[in-house]
Amino acid sequence: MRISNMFFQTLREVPAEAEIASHQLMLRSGLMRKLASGIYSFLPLGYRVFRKVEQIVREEMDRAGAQELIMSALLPAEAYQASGRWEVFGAEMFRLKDRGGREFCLGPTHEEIFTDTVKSVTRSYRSLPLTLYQIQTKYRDERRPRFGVMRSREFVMKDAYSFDRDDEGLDISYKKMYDAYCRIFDRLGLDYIIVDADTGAMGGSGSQEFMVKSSIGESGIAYCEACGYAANDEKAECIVQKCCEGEKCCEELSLEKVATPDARTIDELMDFFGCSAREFAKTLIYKADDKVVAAMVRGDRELNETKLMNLLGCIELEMADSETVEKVTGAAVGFAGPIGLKIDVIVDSEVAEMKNFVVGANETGYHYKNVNINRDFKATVVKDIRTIKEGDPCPKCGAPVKVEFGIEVGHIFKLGTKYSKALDCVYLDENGKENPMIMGCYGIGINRSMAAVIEQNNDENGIIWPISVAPYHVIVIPVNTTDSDQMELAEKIYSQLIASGVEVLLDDRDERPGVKFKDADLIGIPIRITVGKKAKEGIVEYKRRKEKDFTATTAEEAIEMAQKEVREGCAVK
RNA sequence: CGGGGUGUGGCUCAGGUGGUAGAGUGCUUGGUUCGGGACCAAGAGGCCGUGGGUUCGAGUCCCGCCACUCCGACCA
Repeated sequence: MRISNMFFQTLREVPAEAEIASHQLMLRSGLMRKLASGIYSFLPLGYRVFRKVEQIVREEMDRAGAQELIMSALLPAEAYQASGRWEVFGAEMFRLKDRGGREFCLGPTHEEIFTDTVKSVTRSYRSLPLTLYQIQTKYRDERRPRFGVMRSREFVMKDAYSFDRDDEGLDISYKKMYDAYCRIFDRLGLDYIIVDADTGAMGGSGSQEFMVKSSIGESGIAYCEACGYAANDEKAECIVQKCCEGEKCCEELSLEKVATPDARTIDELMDFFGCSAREFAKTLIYKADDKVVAAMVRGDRELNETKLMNLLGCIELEMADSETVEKVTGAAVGFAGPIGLKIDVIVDSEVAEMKNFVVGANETGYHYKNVNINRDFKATVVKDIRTIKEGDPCPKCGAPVKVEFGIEVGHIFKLGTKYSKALDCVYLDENGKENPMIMGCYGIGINRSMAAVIEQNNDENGIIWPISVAPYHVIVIPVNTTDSDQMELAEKIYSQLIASGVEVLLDDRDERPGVKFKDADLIGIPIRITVGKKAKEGIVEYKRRKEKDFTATTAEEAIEMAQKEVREGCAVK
């Protein structure tokens, strides 16, 4: 491609709307343009990368034995009504009606439609196992689209669904997808970590997420360097450390009510009592569906709403409003405690080990001190409902865990029979008996993966594409387009590389060299061949985007080096 | 959904107390330049988000709406 003909534009300044590196760079380098909040158009340069990511995913899915098909994005409501998700998705689903008033949605994910389709085609155990996939546009009306294409309202997802006779079969299908995902993210040049994930209140026997470590990630990852344990922080199990081994602490002191007129937050209470947050227990009032419950965690802890939801088996969970809190506790917000509460009290397992701690007295302006569980109040349930923190013991080996943030680029999930039962997707076994198929589902965000590659591969000058997904492998820059020696040599290199299957840009614009270098760096082409003053002797400069220095070499050598590098960069191991 | 911010040329942004719309950058043309976003000159390009109000007169003041964005809540 000659740049003089290419539909693209680079921006010198960072568009005000972009906060993170990948978003800024995607806009500045002209890969894409925003159409509306969370909705983007890809321009030619960006679409080339997009298609390469897609293609890598496709190749690995095919290699794993999955079969590609494509379904509509515009979907009738019935299957979603049958699974119950027509309601569950709520406002996140884009809904519309046809001229006859029939309800449709723009598909947010396709479990129901795949299940329904398989059900109507496959009836025999002989046809199983089966894994189908598509690379298709999804729509979710996110409450808060963010970070460009990282969290957008329209995005392309590779979604795969496996159908097996039994759990052993599912394990095999799942493992194939797991391996395929590793190959995909390796080929994309991503530094990722695989973590155990929450399977939600609806069950399912296992789930893992592929996370790209990044400070802008929205999911917390807890991992252990000692034993390799890694889990989403919603999922990571917390184990109890005894509060202390000292005798004084373990002796139960007598309960005391203390006037704490202006102290209602943990910080204020710490000042008032002059002790650390570890000596308090927070009592949080929650609305779980239509039920009001209390949940207790230590003062320096965060309650893990996912764990609490799973424990309660509820669909919706939110902090109770102040009116409800006052009604249930009989006190203003900030003075809730477990003693005398009429509602269920879910106690974090760590709190159950505490002695002589401080809680609200359910009376405005008062707290209790020297509180002890069982003596002063009873827990409805004692369970791990807190979020793991850096330095907490690893649930596997006990070594201190680390906590970092990650971008979820892939998710694999053992669904079990949730959808096959709801939609009556069954097969006949050897005995002529009907059984529900055992399903798995597997997703990769194409746009998000692309953004994640940029997030991990950039510097102050722009993007640094890995060869495997670069929009072009090589950019040839004649320094002076009016110099016929330079132009002739550049054209020669350009056409020879193209002839050997290398994807090449020729910057034939009549621009100053600085402009061309800046653009080449910004759009991140991995290999740059500069044809300058020594063109007459056939000498050019060979420079890699990720390295600082170039080497002077003959044009022939440069061509060979580029061909070799591209071959290796695209090689599939 | 709650709270904050911003809407002026493709992009980044100026436009006290109301008086005919600006800069930089990008774009076009000509010239001088030519190895890391050159310089000079001449141009093109704006329902100042939108609807209403106040006023002789509104980019500017008042009210409504919309969009974008940040923080929070939420997130199969």
